[in-house]
Amino acid sequence: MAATFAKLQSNRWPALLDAAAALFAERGYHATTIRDVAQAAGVTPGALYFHVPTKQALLIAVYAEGVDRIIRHVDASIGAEIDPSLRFRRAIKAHLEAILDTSAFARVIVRVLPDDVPEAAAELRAQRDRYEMRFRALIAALDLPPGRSPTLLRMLLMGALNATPIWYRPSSGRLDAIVDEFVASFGAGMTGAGPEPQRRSKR
Amino acid sequence: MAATFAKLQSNRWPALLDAAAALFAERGYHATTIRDVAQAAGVTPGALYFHVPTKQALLIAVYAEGVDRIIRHVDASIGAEIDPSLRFRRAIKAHLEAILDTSAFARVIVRVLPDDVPEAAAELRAQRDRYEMRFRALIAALDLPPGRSPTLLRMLLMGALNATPIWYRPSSGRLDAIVDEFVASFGAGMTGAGPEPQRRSKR
DNA sequence: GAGCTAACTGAACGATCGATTAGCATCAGA
DNA sequence: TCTGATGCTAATCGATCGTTCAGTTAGCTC
Repeated sequence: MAATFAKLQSNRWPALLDAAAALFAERGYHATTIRDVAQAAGVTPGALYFHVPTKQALLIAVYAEGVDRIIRHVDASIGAEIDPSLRFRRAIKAHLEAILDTSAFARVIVRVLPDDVPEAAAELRAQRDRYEMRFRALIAALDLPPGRSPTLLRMLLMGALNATPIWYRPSSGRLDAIVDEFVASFGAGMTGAGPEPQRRSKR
Repeated sequence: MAATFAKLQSNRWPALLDAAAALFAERGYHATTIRDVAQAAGVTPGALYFHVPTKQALLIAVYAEGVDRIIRHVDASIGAEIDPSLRFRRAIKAHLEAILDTSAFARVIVRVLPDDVPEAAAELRAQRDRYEMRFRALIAALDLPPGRSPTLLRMLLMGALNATPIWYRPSSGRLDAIVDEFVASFGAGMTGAGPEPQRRSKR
C-alpha cells in the first residue's frame, strides 16, 4: 500500500497523460504518433506501452480524465446557485472556459470525435454522454417557451459550444460577450427568473 | 475539341471525385487511404495519381466541388424570396438538406476540418469562407435585436448547423422541426417580417 | 499502319506507423 | 546480500502508408 502510494507519486503516468492530452488537443488523434507523445513526455516509445496497452486506450484515458475535469469545473462554477437560468448561464461560461483556456483534456473531447476512431467510438460516446447529461438536467430545469424541444435545444447548444475553438481567439473580446450571445440564442424566453442584469433592458 | 469532349466524357475523374467524397465524408481524411479511394472507383492506386498530384490535392478538389454544390443548393432554395427572415430560414433548411441528405461533398466540408490537414489548411479555410460569406450577407439583412452581434450569431449558427450530422438520424423526425428550432434560437426577435405560415399557428 | 498521346496497370519504393521484445537499472523487503 | 517487482531503454518487427515508375492498352491522326 505504501508501495502503491510511492508508485503513484513517482511514475510518469500523469506526465504521459498530460503530453497525450496536449498533442491530441492540438493535432487530433491520427496526426499524433506514439513517438510524439513519448518524446513530449521525455520517455521512449516502449515506456509508454508499460502504462497503456494501445494508442486507443491512451485516447480513452485522456477522454475520461477530460470528462472528469470538465464536470468538476462546471459543477464548481454552478456552485450553490439555485436559479435555473443563472445555473444555465454559469454552465455555459464554465464549458467555454474549459475548452478555450483551461484544459487540453477538455479540448480533446471536443476535437476528437468518436467517429474518428471507430474501434473506440462506443466508449468515447459513453464518456461524452456522461457529461452531456449535466446539460440535459440544466435545460430540463429551465422554463422553456412552449414548442421548443429540450433535446434539440441541447444538441444545437452543444454544437455551437464545441465549435468555438475553431474560431475563437483570445483577442475576440471578453468571454462574457460570447456567453451573452449564447444566452441570447439558447436562454431567451425563459420564464424561470429574471436574467442577468445587463439583458432584459434591451428592446 | 472533339477529342477533348470525348476525353471528358470517358475519363474517370468524376468517378474518382465521387468516391473520394463518399469516403472522406464517412471516415474522415486520415482514415481514408488512397487505396480505398482507388478501389471504390474501380481503378488502381497509380491511376489516381494520373489525375491528381497528392492526396491533399484530392481533398482540396473535393472541398471546392462541395462548396460549389452547397452554394448552388442554398441559392436555388432562396430563389427569388425577398423577405430577409424567410431567406434566412430557407438557407438554414437548404444547408441542413445538403449536409444531412443530399451530398457527400457537402458533408466533407463539415466533417474534415482545416486543422486536420495543416498543409492544406489555408486553402480549405478559403473554400469554407467562400460559403460562409453567404450567411454573413443573410444575417446582415436581418433586423437583429440591439445588442446581438451578427458575427457571433453566425459563428454559433454555423457551429450548431455543422454538428447536426453527429446526432441527426433520419428517424429524428421531420427536418422542418429542426429548422424550427434553429429559427427559434437564431432567428428570434427579428422584426423584418411575419414568420413563415406553418409556425405561429402550431401551439 | 506507323506514330502519338491520354489513361491506366502492376509492382515496387522508402518512410513511418503501432506495437513487441530482450535486457538493464533501481529499490524495497527479507 | 539476495530477490523480485517496477519502470524503463534500445532495437526492431511486420504492416501499411503515400507515392513513383516502367510498361501496356485504346483510340486518334496523318
